[in-house]
Amino acid sequence: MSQDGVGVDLETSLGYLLKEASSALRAAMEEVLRPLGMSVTHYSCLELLAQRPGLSNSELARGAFVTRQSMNVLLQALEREGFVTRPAEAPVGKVLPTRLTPRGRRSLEKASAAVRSVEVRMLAGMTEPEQASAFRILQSMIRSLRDGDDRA
Amino acid sequence: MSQDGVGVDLETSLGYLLKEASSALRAAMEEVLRPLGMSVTHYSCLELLAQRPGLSNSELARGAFVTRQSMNVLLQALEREGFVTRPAEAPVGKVLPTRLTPRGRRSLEKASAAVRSVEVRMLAGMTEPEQASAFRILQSMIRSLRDGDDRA
DNA sequence: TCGTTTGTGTCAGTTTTCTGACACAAACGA
DNA sequence: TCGTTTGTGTCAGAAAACTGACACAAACGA
Repeated sequence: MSQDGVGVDLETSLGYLLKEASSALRAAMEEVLRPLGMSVTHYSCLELLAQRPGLSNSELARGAFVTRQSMNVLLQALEREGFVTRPAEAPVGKVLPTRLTPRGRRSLEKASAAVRSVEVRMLAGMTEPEQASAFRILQSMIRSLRDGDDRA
Repeated sequence: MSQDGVGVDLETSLGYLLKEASSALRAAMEEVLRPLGMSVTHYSCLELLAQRPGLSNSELARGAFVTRQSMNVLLQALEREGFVTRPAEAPVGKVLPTRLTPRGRRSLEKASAAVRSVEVRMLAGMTEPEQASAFRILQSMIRSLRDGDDRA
């Protein structure tokens, strides 16, 4: 059934391979983050805030690929533990811009280095042109998947 | 902090892009599977069984990137609903080989076609050599990530 | 051969994440 | 200008997935 063009051959499916790669990456990240007492979503949140200070809960959620409800749970914990701060009142509208505290920044430093080492390992054995090619290809996939999302 | 080589620049990170692509793929799959009343894990399980009949619970779990505990919950539901069968007693050892029922096979057919269409859409705009390149690159990433897993 | 390691199915409890819903604010277009 | 659409924070409950643990079977090596 799945050999004759209609189905999806797992052995040759780029979609399956993509999931496999993503899963391997996540596992590798979890492994290096666990000793630091940090989950992948936890790290993602801090990294996003370091690079784009003042992001709102909803924006962080999109950036970390979770729902805003989930991100809110995480943010409350991070706030309680003193890694991030949010104003008590929204400066404008309902949006609460979040920022890293010095403690959050310190905590992120080690994690960021650890994750960076994972990414370096992932890229080991790939030439510069191959990496550039990978970049273009993945972007193409994302664009194609999103384009067909609404229309069609 | 993350600009000077130690950190991870989200804009240029292949890891982030990989997660983004995987997330987009999952969302697209969920969208086409929802009308069929099927989740991605649900579908993955059936597809695995179609291509490799007799897979055990643990093997299915690995193939669908979840724990065997999670897969077991799913299998019980699928068995209850008549999509798969497992022998009451293990033919050898403790392993219970699972198989699709005709009903499971029928159910998979539509889902498989739907997922195939998503994959086709994802690959739209990519040339044949680019797809081959993507395949090699993703495999390289997986290998590199797994190699450093145990040693190092 | 036999001890160790690895793999498997399963029970129980917990955590994480999600869906649904609501009120409200900003952005946009007629 | 004002109605509609879109985005946001949040509450509550449900679903999905995970961790930890146990007994047992298979595979492997000394």
